[in-house]
Amino acid sequence: MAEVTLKDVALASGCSIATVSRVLAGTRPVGAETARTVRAAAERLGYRPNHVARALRSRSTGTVGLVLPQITNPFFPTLVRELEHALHAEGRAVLLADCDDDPATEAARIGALLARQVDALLLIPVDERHSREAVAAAAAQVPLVLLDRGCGPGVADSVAVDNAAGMALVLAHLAATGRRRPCFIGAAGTASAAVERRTAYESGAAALDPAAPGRLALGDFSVEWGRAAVDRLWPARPDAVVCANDLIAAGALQRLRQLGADVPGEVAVTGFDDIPLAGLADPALTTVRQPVADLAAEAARLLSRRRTDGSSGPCHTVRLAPELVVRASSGTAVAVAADGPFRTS
Amino acid sequence: MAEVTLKDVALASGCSIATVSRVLAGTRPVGAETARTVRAAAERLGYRPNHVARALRSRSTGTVGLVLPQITNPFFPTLVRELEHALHAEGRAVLLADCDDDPATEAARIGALLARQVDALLLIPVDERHSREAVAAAAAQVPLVLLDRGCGPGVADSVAVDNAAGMALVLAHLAATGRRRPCFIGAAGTASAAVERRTAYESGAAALDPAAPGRLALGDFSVEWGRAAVDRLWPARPDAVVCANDLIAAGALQRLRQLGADVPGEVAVTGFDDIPLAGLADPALTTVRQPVADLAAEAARLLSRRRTDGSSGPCHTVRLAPELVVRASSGTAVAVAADGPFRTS
DNA sequence: AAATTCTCGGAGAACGTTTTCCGGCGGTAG
DNA sequence: CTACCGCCGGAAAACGTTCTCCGAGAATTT
Repeated sequence: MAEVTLKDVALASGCSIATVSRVLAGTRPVGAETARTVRAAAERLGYRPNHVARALRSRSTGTVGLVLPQITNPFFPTLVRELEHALHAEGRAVLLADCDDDPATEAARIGALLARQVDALLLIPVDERHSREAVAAAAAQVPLVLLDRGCGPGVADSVAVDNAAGMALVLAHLAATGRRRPCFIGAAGTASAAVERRTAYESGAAALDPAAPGRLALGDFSVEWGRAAVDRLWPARPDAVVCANDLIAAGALQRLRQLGADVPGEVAVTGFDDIPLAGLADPALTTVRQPVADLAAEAARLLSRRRTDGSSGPCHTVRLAPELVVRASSGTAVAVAADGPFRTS
Repeated sequence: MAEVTLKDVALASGCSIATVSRVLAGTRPVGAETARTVRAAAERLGYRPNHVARALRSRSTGTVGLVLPQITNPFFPTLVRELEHALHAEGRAVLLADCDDDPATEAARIGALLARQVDALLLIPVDERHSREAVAAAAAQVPLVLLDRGCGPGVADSVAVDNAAGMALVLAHLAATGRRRPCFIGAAGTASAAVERRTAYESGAAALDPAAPGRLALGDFSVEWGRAAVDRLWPARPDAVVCANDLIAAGALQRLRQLGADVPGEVAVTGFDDIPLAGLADPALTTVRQPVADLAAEAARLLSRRRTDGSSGPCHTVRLAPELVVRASSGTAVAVAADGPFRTS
């Protein structure tokens, strides 16, 4: 049926297998007349090259492994989509691996992908520390680009958003709209996004209020934690709740509303990532948009560079600038009687 | 480095390539002593089988293509996750293809996957009609299972939730909680989920109110449409807004709140799918949960059955029972003065 | 005109498996 | 003792490419 091979085309066109391969792959110049004959025969028989055989011989599968902690994390789908498009545009296929947020399965998945001879790996590490070993081992075998989160210095190429810049945008916006008592709900742990966003808050918030860097609560990147953290921080009556990601912000928003707080009049809430949920929250969430398409394009670029330059060079780390998306949750503040004379324009 | 082949193991263990292959693959019984020697040598050298060569010879790549309309559709990530796990558990890898909701790219992606000799395809069709041709062609070449949405009768095996049953659960719940004037916001078009949910509403709602089947608005499966549809239906003062999916419901909820409607007191809102957003909406959304893990398991089962039974048998269609998740958005109704004497227990 | 290069095509060796076929060896039956 | 069968192991043929040689003829140089 669909079993047309080079041999068949060769037979039908009256020349050798080698010639057919050369014509179809364009590997080496071939007489114009012969080329036409071959192409005609191939077309007529409906020849489809066998990628497996090609991969075996040329030691390249044209396949990239994409490993991520949890596809259900709402930030990832758009990233996956962009990556898939970028890679498909280069004629590469994407082998997907979901790690269940567990470093052990992550290591297993990486191993499985390497066994399938992927040409390269795109990887969002589960954990800065616990992923390190497996990632380093993999990076020694194929080009590997880390996405969104780092994994220790010098392990592999990496591309991520500039978290510090994003947090700075948020704080500048809050300052410009008259907020003076920010607090921060972040994530504990050593994950690079957690650390960078946290420290950026600490160093940036001091400009608004010397006490601000101290007003923070650290948990994880979940809605539940956002809710819980509000209970801890709200008694101090901040006029802005800066959250380390949108999920936390969604939880915070929910809890604040339950507590009867007026958002954004009494207190502003901001997120990070601009997941689809952000625009749907009520009030819609002011947040920092990651340049997802650029991240994907840059990752693809790093991969092909690694392929040509050889895998030995120094590690490149790319940081892309985020964009502030102002929505209702940080809108006009009302004058607050109790804690200070602040109001907005 | 990682270039240990069967030949090396054969050399190191002093027997032939064939024997090594047999021991490691367990294809044929082999002397106990020899087997031990071979296994030891393989272990010592760190032999990793080459999947590409294996695929070439055995005409099976151990790879399944997963084609979906848009990974960013919030219902898909959890499904993808379950499918990935189910397939990985069988030792198969998942080749992901995102179609951008476009039948043309869908056809292209299917072609690319077939060219890469996937063993089978898991496919969520973009469109009932426009996907038909490409799907049928693909189904002729490899085992293919349709997921979530159908694609015309007799085209391929398919597994989906029982949409009619889900809608019936919703209507029964609304009836039980005293709602008597439901309306429906659905999606136009021929997609099976759209049609089934719509007709299930039409036939089920008549029991509550003879006029109910007529109160419906059809658009697409988006938040925007949910918002817009409320503007059309709200003037009729329904006491329940039944939505064809959670995105529509989220939009409806948002708009109803803007209009000052009391949910759930004055009007209940229900969704379908139970995407993560549903639990986060305010009020939390009553919806129909799809048995995602079961869908994935069933799809995997159908695939392996196709593989063994040969690809010629009749098409199996599996429908799984959904589950009603009652949350705040359909909670206790208040007595409504205007339109009737209805109240709840 | 002879020598050299250039161009185009073919034969065949890889790539790393799986699998078919075959041969030797021990045991059992005739 | 011979014949046959079952078991285990090896040699080698696939699988469908790509790519390296090689050679024959044409084109170019000396």
